[in-house]
Amino acid sequence: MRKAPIALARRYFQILVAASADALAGEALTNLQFAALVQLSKFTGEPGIDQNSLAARMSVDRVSMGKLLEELEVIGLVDRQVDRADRRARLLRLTPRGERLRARVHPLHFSSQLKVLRCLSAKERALLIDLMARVIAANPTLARPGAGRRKRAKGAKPS
Amino acid sequence: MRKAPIALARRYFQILVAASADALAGEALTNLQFAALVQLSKFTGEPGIDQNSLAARMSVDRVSMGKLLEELEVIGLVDRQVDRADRRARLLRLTPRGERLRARVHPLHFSSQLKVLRCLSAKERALLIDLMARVIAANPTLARPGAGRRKRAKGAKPS
DNA sequence: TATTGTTATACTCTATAACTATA
DNA sequence: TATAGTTATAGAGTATAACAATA
Repeated sequence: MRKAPIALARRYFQILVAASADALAGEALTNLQFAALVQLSKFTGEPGIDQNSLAARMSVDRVSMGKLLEELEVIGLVDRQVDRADRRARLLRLTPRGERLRARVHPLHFSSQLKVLRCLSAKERALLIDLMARVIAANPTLARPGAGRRKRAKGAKPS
Repeated sequence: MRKAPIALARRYFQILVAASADALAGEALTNLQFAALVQLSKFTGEPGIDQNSLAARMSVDRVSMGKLLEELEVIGLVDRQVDRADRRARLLRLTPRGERLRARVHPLHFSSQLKVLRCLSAKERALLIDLMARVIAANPTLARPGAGRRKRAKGAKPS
């Protein structure tokens, strides 16, 4: 292996984040916030799910998801309603403004992603997507928040 | 596209970071620090390069690289010598301890990476690696530190 | 007891700006 | 002027622990 998979993965992700940031320039959204909008849209996602479910689906821990959503609520893109069936949970959906922003930005975001993969043929692009999806599906226990932290050093003690 | 490339890339990277962290458990190293050790090993890398060159090669900004290397120097794995030909620069190499640690951990790290890709055939693994490398090579301007930050919101002003 | 979401806290990675010492 | 590396500071992502409200 000339380059470690992790080194390639880091740069590949770095490139896509940069392309996403370009597409989101001027929207004051991080790429994860935009991904959350897509997940909550009634056209492209599943409105009405709760925070923990969304966090699991996006492989983000629930504290980060809570903060991410609070910011989206503050700027008026997401609505959080207490679930009447389980008053601990909050059901999520986009506001009309959030839906409009998602609809406006989504094509730009999509084409910025595609531009990164333009060096590949359509068949190769599909193959790359498929291979990555298979690796992800095969490693469910590693694809979770928290699995990538630096472990304690030898002899170090937990606080 | 069922899933956006960026979402797949994030999870794929997350999985490899988790696997890397498992392999590095007990070593008090982050995956980037271990990658730096590999780059500086006389067996697997190029000893004697300077910090900025290493930062560019690993696609890390030079401030982060400086801090990463300082920690490696403090724990006695990396040696920084002022370049006699250009006394601004510091030439990097592993200490004997650093070289021994790299030699000991590298096989574990390698096999932890391979385990993640075990669901693919050898041919598919090579293909995935090749496709990612091609995408990276085709997008040099995006694969740089700093390209992925959240841009200023509309109407927001620089401080 | 267990779960949803919060608050408090912290580590890692990343980055910009300003600085120093050299060139 | 320009570059190598540092210091100071900060944004973003990620995480753990402890908590309140609810189940």
